[in-house]
Amino acid sequence: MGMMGIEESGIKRADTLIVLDFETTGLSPDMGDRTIEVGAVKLVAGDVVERFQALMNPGMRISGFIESYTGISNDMLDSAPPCGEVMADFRAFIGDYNLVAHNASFDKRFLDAELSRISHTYGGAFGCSLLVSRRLFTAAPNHKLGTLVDYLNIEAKGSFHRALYDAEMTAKLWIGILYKLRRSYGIDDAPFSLLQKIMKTPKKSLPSLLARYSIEYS
DNA sequence: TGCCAGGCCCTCTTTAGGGCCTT
Repeated sequence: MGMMGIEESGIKRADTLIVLDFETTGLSPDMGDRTIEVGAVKLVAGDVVERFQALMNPGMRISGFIESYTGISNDMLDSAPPCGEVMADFRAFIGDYNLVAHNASFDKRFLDAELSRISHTYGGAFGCSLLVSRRLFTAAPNHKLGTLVDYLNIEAKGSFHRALYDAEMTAKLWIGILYKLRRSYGIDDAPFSLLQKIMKTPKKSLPSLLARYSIEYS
């Protein structure tokens, strides 16, 4: 999207989505790791219309690595509400909208684990900006969130590795993906279902998939 | 006590190994 902001990208009919990000005590909920912060934005027609951010107390001390990685300290979590309380509110926020995250398998595992602890479920499906970016931005130096934000010249003022900021950046990346589909393939306001297909399509088969959609949807 | 992930994707592949992403 060059120096263009998402407001000028012209995306108007995109699906309503929740773009989310978790900070956690580690990499694996199966190994006992918990969420310590959640951030999310609601995208309607490509615009952020609502935000959600909360720290939560995981009931354990976080490591020095996580403190320095996120900037979230044990002191900050001491006064935060417990995970279950925050996650119940977050469940209400996400409704049954479809969800997007960068490396969604990671955030999905934590969302599922935390909601399972409070006997909640959700109805949305996940889209992954990492899997799509690997297919569409093959010339990027790598596909870390920060690198892609820089690669697309997305305005970045804030701290990566905080949940709401990363969710905001992922939302801008998602809009950048929609813009790329329009600019390079003539696909206007690609539906979420197409992004899901792109996620799962082998790189080799992508040109024919996009060519077909270009004819059908534009 | 201390162990410490999982899924995708490429390739010197499929009877496997290793890098990339996420914290």
